[in-house]
Amino acid sequence: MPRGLTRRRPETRARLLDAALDTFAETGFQAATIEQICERAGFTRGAFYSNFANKDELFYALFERNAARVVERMESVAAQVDGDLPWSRQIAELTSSVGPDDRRWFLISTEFTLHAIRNPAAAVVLADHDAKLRAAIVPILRDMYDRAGLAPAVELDLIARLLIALREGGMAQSYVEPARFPAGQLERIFGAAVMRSVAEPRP
Amino acid sequence: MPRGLTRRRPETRARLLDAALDTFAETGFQAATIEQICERAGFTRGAFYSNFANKDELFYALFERNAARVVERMESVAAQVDGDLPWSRQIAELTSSVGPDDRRWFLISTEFTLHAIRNPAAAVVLADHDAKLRAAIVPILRDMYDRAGLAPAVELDLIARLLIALREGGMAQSYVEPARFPAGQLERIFGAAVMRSVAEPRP
DNA sequence: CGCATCCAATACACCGATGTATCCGATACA
DNA sequence: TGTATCGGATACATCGGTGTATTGGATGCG
Repeated sequence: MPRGLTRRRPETRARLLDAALDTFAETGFQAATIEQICERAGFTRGAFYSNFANKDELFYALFERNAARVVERMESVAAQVDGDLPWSRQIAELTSSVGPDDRRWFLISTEFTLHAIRNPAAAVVLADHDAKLRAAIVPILRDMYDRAGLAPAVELDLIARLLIALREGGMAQSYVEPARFPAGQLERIFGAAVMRSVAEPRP
Repeated sequence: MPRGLTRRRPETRARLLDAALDTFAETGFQAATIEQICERAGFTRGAFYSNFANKDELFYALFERNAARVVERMESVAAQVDGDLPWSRQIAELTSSVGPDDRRWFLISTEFTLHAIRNPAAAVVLADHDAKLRAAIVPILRDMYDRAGLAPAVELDLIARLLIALREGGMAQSYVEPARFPAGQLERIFGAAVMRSVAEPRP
């Protein structure tokens, strides 16, 4: 559908993606209608079909755009974190800076995960993104252990997986009970402890 | 809607719920059609509307039935776990026995979580279930610390939250990359370590 | 400034899912 | 065994979303 390329096309694509982010977060991917999204973006369905083949393609595009942003953010944070802070603070900074309070992104990426579990093609996309994210985290962890004069007892990639699981699992609980269980609690309390628990003196 | 009550009604309800479990897991809740579910259960839509008001109500009923099963299972496991095993083994038994490999339940409960985050009424249902599940886990943890002559440095409920987050977050990664990252990995490697990391000598 | 291409708006045809109203066989109970 | 209620099947009306074909205005380019 998109053939040549003129200036405003990328802009309307961006506006459609922004609208999709809000709409999917509110309604869920499957229940969201194309018309809802267009309305929010200030277009009609004509604009949509001129930019995407169908709702699925939009979903992929949205995921990939925002997933890339998350990785970029993580990479830029890597440079800024103060290595002299206690581990628990460093971890808190890492996790909190990824998405300050991005409920919407949590909802959408989780829904994309479900989609990926059912759909091998999407699984590849998601696994690829996850790998990039861990690749951005690993050097930070390495640095933390180094500065502390410790060595990790398991692969750093696995520790990155752990921190991600902790965060995602914790967010789910937090968003269900925002009052009783504020976001970031788990990482803050257990993140550093678990890192220490798999460390040994450096050779 | 169900008024009086005769023998086969609960049976057809059960068959519909079973069919819904499979169908929601395959297709997702929102995309699943009532007719799909009825077909799989061997009924027509007439049977459905005689038992449920709409798809949402079915979803709630399904979640509540299976969530209750999970809690029962956890409670029965609590009695059977061998307290002399090393912690990592005990935790492995706990988590593995909840659902041997229940992809379907993971998909559905995750989708219900998303629903709950958007919908306060569902959030109450989910929070209630989560609390029951943790209540089943806590005495097991207490026993583990006691036998080891240790005392937890944070509330046991919080440690239960941690283990649940670890499991759910880990399952998401595992189901996306079943070959590269087998299920149960995270709990097995980190579960005991983190429990020890928040333990102190008993007074 | 004029022409060609691009892009979003409009209009239309189609389909599939929902929910309700009705019917008839099955089941409980006296 | 007769009868009243229950439970699932059938038939129908309706609605909302999708995707395509076409139009007209905007934009880039010589």
